[in-house]
Order: sequence, then C-alpha cells, then structure tokens
Amino acid sequence: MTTRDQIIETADRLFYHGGFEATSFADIAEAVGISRGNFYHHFKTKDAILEAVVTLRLARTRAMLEAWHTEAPDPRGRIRAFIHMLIANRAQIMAHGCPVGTLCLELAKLDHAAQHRAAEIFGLYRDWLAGQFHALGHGARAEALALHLLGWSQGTAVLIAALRDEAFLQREVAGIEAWLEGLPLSPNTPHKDPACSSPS
Amino acid sequence: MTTRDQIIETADRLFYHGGFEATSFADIAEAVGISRGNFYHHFKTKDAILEAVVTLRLARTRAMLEAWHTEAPDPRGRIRAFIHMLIANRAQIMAHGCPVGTLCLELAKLDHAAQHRAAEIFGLYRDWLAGQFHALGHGARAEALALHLLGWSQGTAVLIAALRDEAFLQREVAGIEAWLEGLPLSPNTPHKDPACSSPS
DNA sequence: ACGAATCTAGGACAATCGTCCTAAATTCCC
DNA sequence: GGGAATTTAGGACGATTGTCCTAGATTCGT
Repeated sequence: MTTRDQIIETADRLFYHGGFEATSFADIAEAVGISRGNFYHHFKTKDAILEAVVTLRLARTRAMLEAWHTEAPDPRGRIRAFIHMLIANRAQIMAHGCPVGTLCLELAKLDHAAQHRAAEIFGLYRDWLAGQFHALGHGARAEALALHLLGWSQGTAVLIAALRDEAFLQREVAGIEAWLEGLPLSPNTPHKDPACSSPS
Repeated sequence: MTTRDQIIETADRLFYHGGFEATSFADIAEAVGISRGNFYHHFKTKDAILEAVVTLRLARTRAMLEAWHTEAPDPRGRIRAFIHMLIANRAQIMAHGCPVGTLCLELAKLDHAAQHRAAEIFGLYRDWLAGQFHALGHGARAEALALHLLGWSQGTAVLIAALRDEAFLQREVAGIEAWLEGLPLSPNTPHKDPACSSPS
C-alpha cells in the first residue's frame, strides 16, 4: 500500500472516530508514522484529504452495494444485508455514530464545500434501495420507501450512539425486518389499511 | 438579561449552528459584544460554558414538555405537538440538524465528559413520550414506543439535513401521524397483524 | 459617601492549527 | 551508473486556540 493510500485510510478512520474538524494534520501524520512535510507532499490542504476520504467512502459504498447485489439472490435479501449493517457495526455505531450521517451533519455545520459530495453517499444507498423496492414491485413509491428505510436506520444509529441502548437497537432491527416482510408485494394493491411499525 | 445569560444564549446558538469544537471563545465574545477577559470572568473553561448550555437546554426542554402537557388536552395531541417540531423547525433542521442529536454525536466523537448529560435531553423526551403512550394504554411497551418515535424523528432530521428533501420530511411526518392514529388504543389488544408504516 | 465586591477590558502566555519551504534521501528511467 | 523526478524529514511561518493575569470601571452594601 502506498503512503498516499495509508494517509487516506488513516484519515478515514480518524475522521470517523474523532470528527473532521477535531482531527489535525499532525494527528494523521503521527498515526501513519510519517512527517508532516511528507504529509504535505501528498495533500496540500485539509480539504484535499477530506475530498480523498469522501471519494474512498463513495467507492467503498459502491463496491459494497455491488457485492450485496451479487451475493443476495433476491431484493428482500439484499435489503436485509443493508439492515444487517446496524447489527454488524453496532459497537462502532454506539461509539461514533454512523460514519455517513455524522460526517454529513458535521460538514453541514461547518458549511463545508464537500457537504454535498458527502451526502451523495446517502444518495447511493437511496438509489440502490430504491432499485430493490422497485424490483419488489413498488414502482412509484420505491424511492420513498428507500428514504424511509434510510431514515429509520439513521435514527436508530443516532439514538444508540446517544443512549447506548442495545435492546432498542435489537427492537428496531426486528421492527424494520417485520416492516419489510409486511410490505405488499404488488404495487397496485390498495393501501387502505396503513399498517404500523410498532415495536413488538 | 445579565451578561452571563447573554453568553449562554449566544453560545447555545453558535454551538448549534457551527458545532461545539468549531466555536471558539473569541467567536462567542465577539457575538455577545464583550471582551475575552470579560468572558473569562464568567466562564473559566470551555467545558464550563458547554455545561451551562446543556443545563439551559435541559431546562428549556422540561419547560416545553410541561407546556405541551397543559396546552394539549389528550396524550395524542401532546405527541402531535412533539411531531410538529419537525415542521416548525424544518428550516433550522435542514441547515444544522437537530440540536440534540448533533450535539450528542459531536460529544460522543470528542469523548467529552458532558456527553451523558447531553444525552439526558433525549432522556427527557423519552420519558415524557413514554408517559403519553402509557396514558394511551400501552403499559409495558410505552418506553419502546417512545424510543421508536424519537428515533424516527431523529432519522428524519438527519436525512433532511443531508439531502435537503422537504418532500421527504412531509411524507415522514404524515407517516408518523398515521402510525400514531393507527396505534391500538388498548394495550391488551393482540397485535397479530403487525402494521407497517410505509410512506403513503 | 466610601470601602468592598464585582464586572469589564485588553493583552500575555504556551500550545497547536493549517500551510509552506528547503534540503536530504530515495526511486526511477535511460 | 548517473541525471531527473519523486518521496521524505524537519523546521519555520503567521494565525488562532484555550487559558490566565493585571488593572481600571462599575456597582453595591452600609
């Protein structure tokens, strides 16, 4: 792995754990084990390293979504792979929140130029999930369902980071899966009796 | 209003808009219109001003919850008052996220000593909402329902801050209200057909 | 009205920030 | 193998950070 890649990798981790603003050039350089001068040779500004991190996250998200697409045979299984992230990464989420949500919120507060590019990670999930809901037969509502699921998982991530309530996480994941199973298969099915996603 | 109150008030606003770490003593002092020496006389450390801000937010949240309790006649109306926050503050939430969620996430990343006190604001909402659900007849599930609603609104806040999709906000609020109306009135009612909160 | 307490202003302090420079060390190409 | 390009180290730069100090200005109790 090149020095540049090590820098991006380390910055990605430190930005997630401590936030973008609170992580300094010196922190990254020390964690990588190089001098600040060497760091500067690869990245002239802090915005440049942030842009590289966002680019890395976009690429990794795309790769993960593609992997889910090939590994899971049906749309419901793929959506379940998305939901499973909350369980698999629960320790990290409880400690530092969701990497995407926390970065977007911080960049929004800083009014940073890269905030829209960071939000594009959410866009990837939204479009991919919408594709799965479309495959499940929900044509016009596919994107709305995707955003609903995305928001549901984001809210769960925020609360478990703030309250460290793992039982709540388990209930919400169960609730999301029940909601997914209960979705009408056909989009033309009238939705007269709107169901509720109350925790079991 | 005393100088100290002005400082807390201004710090509260600046912490919300720009974040705790990114807001400096000089920023607050300049916004209030006082010298840094004067500032130091009232607050010796940055942690002290943060603690005062958290205390203010806790008090204001308590007062707001009490006001909702007296203004709205029934538990459902009170819960709707909570939900209405998303609509009333949508411009601010789109620009800076939810004040509670963003502060808790930032303090978690900084591993700040005040993170649990900040999370107690969520605790106030949780307990108050649980009280309303309890009054609606959901005994044992009241707290789970409260956390579910809290997470739902948090997820909505994160996504509208990142994606600036106001239509999504409207759909989620409508979805929350429909979910609230669809909740069984009696807790003993068997919940065999778990409803889903799919966007309309 | 006068001493005491409080408030305010302005600057000093070391540390750290992002940024930039120079000069070695290394790698690469021919 | 030798010249060019790249990579690395280490320090300097001004600006800003949180913190602290001193000395006037103001307020207050008596």
